[in-house]
Amino acid sequence: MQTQEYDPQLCAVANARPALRLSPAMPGFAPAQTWEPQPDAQVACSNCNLRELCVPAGLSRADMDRIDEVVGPRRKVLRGRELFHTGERFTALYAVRSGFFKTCVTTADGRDQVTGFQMAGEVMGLDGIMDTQHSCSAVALEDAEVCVMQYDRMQELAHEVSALQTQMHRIMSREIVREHGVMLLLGSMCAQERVAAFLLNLAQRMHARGFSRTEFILRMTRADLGSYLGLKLETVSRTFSKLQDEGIVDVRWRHLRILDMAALEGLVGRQA
Amino acid sequence: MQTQEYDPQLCAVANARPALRLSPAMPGFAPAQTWEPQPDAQVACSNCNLRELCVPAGLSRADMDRIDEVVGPRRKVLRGRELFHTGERFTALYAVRSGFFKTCVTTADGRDQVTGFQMAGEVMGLDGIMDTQHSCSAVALEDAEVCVMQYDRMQELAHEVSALQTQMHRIMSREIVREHGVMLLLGSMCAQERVAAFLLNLAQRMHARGFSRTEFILRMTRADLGSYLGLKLETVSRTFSKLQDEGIVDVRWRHLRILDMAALEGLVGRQA
DNA sequence: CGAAAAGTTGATTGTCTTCAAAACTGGTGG
DNA sequence: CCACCAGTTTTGAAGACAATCAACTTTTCG
Repeated sequence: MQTQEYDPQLCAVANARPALRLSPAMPGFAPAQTWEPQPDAQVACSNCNLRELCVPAGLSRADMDRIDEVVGPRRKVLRGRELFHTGERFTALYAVRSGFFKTCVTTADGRDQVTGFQMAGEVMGLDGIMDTQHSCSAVALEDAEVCVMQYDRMQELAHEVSALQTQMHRIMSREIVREHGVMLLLGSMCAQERVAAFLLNLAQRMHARGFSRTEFILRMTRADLGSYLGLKLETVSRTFSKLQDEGIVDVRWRHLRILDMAALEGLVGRQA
Repeated sequence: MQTQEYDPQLCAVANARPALRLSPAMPGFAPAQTWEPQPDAQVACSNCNLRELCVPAGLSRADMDRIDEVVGPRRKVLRGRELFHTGERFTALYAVRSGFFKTCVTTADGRDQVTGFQMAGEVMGLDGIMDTQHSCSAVALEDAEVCVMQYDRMQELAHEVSALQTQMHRIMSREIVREHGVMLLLGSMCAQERVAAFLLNLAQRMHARGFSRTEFILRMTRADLGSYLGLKLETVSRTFSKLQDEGIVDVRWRHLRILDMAALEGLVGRQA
């Protein structure tokens, strides 16, 4: 897959057609609420506009209906609040319904590392399966809503619906592959390549959700981004400024526009 | 869990009792052959001395017997040869029976990143589940033998034996958590901390297999280790020399002895 | 409106990389 | 069995890139 070569956060929606459009079509900077025309209505997986990107992807209509059994009530998470935190007992996986999250691991000595950013359709909490305890925390970077999937019920259902079992394996494998990409980024790329790879990945994921591929809002601070990319926030800021001087992007605060996609791709493809 | 704080390669054998001893007890530098008194005999999971570290961990005796159904004939891999490579069709997972492997991702432009080192009892190939194609390659760093587990048969069996389903989820989750640890290492530690964290992790894993915790052989080159740790081989070498000057370790070629475990732990626990 | 948070930019420092050469190890074939 | 050679490791010196420290600007939010 071509995209894997430069993707730091390897596409979390491997089999999403690029042409997928959510309805209604998003102008590009729609706030989270726009995702959900009917604010509090519970939407079944089979009716969810994220079904092609999320857990039910690839399941038959009948299987999808059964999945609704494990999806509990939605949970809202305000900006800055935690969905779960390190050490908390693991009981459920969470699919992002709207909004934007970061996950981070924290060490006893106060070191902190952002391990990923999650957007609509992506699953959080997989780290907790190992020993029924979350080993990272998830923080909403904007007001968000998640679908809560009780893990024990998922296991039961996966036992009956083998397509769900397959899909769970694929989701976990995808996360492993994504993290390989991040390791590649952290282990062998310079600052500019890291930022470029991140932007390309984010652009692709936005596009897969029907947003503009070239123009979007960065939901995280420079410090969060720096942590994820293994850089200090000043370096991230300087790198953005440099890319702007070179006419490759236009960055204004958190508003980002890619002006020269080819140049951005070129930055990641060639040796440092 | 205390160990998670400094483990780059988070313990791949989470529920192994530290006191686990393989029989016969290993003197510390036993070659791979020692693991297998009967060279070519097929050992069932239920009789395998690695069962507490590997896929059957935590399964009942009856379930373990059923697992033998999916474990095909062993496969030998000579030093330097690939078990599987990027792009190859994924059909099976592999459990290391003896020997030592590295896994690495490679990009079109020739960049290379070692994503992990695997030893007895650890599972390789999880990255291939996502799209039935391996996204990394596995190379034996010494003559090795693996148990081949056909994935489609594993899925069938997991459908019947729910304990196997649970265990597969745990193994994948463990890999995700391990990679979080590597991201923390690559994203926020200096060279000395990275090397120290790696040594502590390796020591722990050796110990879990009945080897000495303080004295072992490094099976990988400095270049491999550098790739894994996001450093150049010269930096790895210099860091070893520095740790040696400080009286913390004794390194001679690939033979390594930890002289001051507490000091090594201190290097990782405190802020850079 | 004012304070706090987030972001930018500059100067300097430090760590790691790069380039280079020498020393060591281990396997192979004479 | 020993010598040799390729691959690996060590060490040094110089240079590059990102981190650090610091000042200032802009935005956000109570």
